[in-house]
This record gives sequence, structure tokens and C-alpha cells, in this order.
Amino acid sequence: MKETIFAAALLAWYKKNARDLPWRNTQNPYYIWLSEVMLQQTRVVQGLPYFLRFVEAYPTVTDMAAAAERDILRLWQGLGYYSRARNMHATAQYIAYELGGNFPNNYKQLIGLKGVGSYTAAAIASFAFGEKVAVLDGNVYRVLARYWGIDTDIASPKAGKEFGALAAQCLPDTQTDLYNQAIMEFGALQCTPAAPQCIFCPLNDTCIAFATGQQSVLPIKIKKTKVKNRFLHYVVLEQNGELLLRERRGKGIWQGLYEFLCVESENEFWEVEDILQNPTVKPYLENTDSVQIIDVQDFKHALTHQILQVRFVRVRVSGDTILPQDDFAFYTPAQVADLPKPILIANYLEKIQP
DNA sequence: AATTCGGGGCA
DNA sequence: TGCCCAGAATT
Repeated sequence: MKETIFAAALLAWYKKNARDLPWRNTQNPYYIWLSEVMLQQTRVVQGLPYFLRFVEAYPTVTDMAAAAERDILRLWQGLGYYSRARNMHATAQYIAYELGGNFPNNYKQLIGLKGVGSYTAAAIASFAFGEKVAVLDGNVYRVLARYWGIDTDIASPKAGKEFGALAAQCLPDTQTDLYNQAIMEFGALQCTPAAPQCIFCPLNDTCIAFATGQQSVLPIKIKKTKVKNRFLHYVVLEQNGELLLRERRGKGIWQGLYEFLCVESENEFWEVEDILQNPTVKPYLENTDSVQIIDVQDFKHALTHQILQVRFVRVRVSGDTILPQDDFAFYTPAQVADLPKPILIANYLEKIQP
């Protein structure tokens, strides 16, 4: 059977080439869950330092449950997709307080947890509990599509079923956890998205993509990402050395993170004068003796679906300013440092007060 | 079924 | 620049 050869070759390759990663030296479901959530749409090298910091700060699921969401988000700062952190925290509380600290131990229960989808449930079930279930992530899609020469659009719904069935078919009878690690590691290090190392590949004698020269074509992924341009103006209000911020709420990006007073325009930057005269901004500047513009800085910040053009206007007001009653508050530099912020704002702060 | 959620690294 | 990364939730 070709499946048997495939799995055996991957296992042999893995035993020689596996990276030594901290979540591979444990079967503790908490650590494995933490790593899997962290690595969703995130490279290992990017997630690794965050993993170490989280394990240090929150050694158990109970420790994480007891933490404030704000502190969880602060530690997550810079890793992106912040709903992962909020869902993770909610799940930690559910496990600690509703399940008595006992981690769900099978795929069916795991997939019911917030922030745990089909991939993550399979990964935890396999790595922590030895359940015989195939993982299906971006690496697996790529390896399977190339090796088996499958041109189904991996972004289409039917791809999930087709590749899922194939992944299950390839799963060996034993060492399923190692095999799951192996196929992902193989995709990450050998069968890479760009410039795969086919010449040195242990599977190149049976790989359909290699035989037909389709390594750069497979997997097929049809994506129509329409990137939207946005123009944000931040008024960085400073009073007695403190800065005015509030938590970003509602839908959209950066939920739960802190930011300055913000006004957005459609197609272009506004001039500083227009920003300060804006109806949203004006109430913060009219009950003061002095308004001093310290500096203006423009940033460009690219997200997956948005390109943000951001203008920071740093304004110093006198100490007896009366501000509107709302959820904004002044924070000292030390307090600001402890707030979770979009990396863009963290970068800006680093620039003005290193 | 299609969109939306971050940020960084690489060719 | 465009693409992708140990995907999931929402609409």
C-alpha cells in the first residue's frame, strides 16, 4: 500500500529531523492546548517565545483561569488574532471552574471548547491522549495535495471532507501521535510552501507533484482577498505626563486592546487642524487653558484584510482640563506599559518614549 | 459559502 | 508586493 510507505517514510524522516520543541516533551493537555491555540495561523518561531512566557506566568489551567483577561491579552500582545486569547481564557475558566480542572480528554468533547476547532481538537486528542485521529492543518493540506496530486481548491468546503478522508486513510495503525507530528513537521521544514527541498526528499520517488513538476502549483488555493484601505487618526492626549486611552470594544479588529482617542476617515488623511476640530475630538480639547501640539507622526500598518494608514497627533493639555464622562482614562507611562495594545500603538509609544 | 479576525517572514 | 503560517468564529 502506498499509504503505508507514505506514513513510514514520514515517521523515519521525523525521527531524524524533528525540532526539539517544548510542547513535544510533554503530554500535559494544558501545555499542548496552549501551544496549539498559539500556533493557529502562526509560525513556530513566532509563537515559541510567547509559549515560554505563558507557561512561566500561568503554569496551570487554574492559574490562567484566575488571571485578568487584560493581563492575558497583554502577554499575547503582538501575536495577533486576539480572539484566540479571549477564547482561550474563557476556556481556561470553564475547565478550571466547571470541570474541576479536568481537561476534556477526547476529540468530541474537545471540539466543544471555545477556540478549539477541528484541527486543534484533533491535535490535543492525538498528542495528549493518544486518540487515533488525523490532524488537518495547512501543512497537511500541502503535503497531501502534492504527494497525491490532488488539485481540489483547499479553500473550498469539499476540500475539508476530501483531504480529511485522505488524511484518515494515511493514518498508520500505531504511533499516530508521532505520525501527526511528522506530517506537519515535514510540511514546515521539507515540503515548504515555496522552494520545497524535493531533491533531498525521501518521498520524491512516489510523489505525484514531483513526478509532474507541480510542486509550485499544488496545493491549489483560490483566494479573493480584497484589501481595504483605512485612515485612522489618533489623538494622543497628554496631561500631567499621563496618556488618555480606552479599551476598544464592539466588532472589528483589536477587541479588548487599548487605544487612544480615534477618528477614522474614508479615503485620505485629515490635516491636524481638521482632526482637532472633529466633533468626536473637540469635546476633549475645549475645556482647557492650553492645547499644545507636540508632534505628528504617520504610520502604515498592514493587516491581512486591511491596510491601515495611521496619523498620531500628540497633544498636551493643561492640568485642569475637564473631559467628557466616558470610559477613557488617563494612565501613567508605567500603567500604559501594562495595558494590552495593538502592536502599532506599542511601536508608536516606543518611538515617543523609549 | 464567504468574511473576518494580526503580525511577521520570505522570495 | 504577494503569500503563507500547527484555524476558528461569525455572518
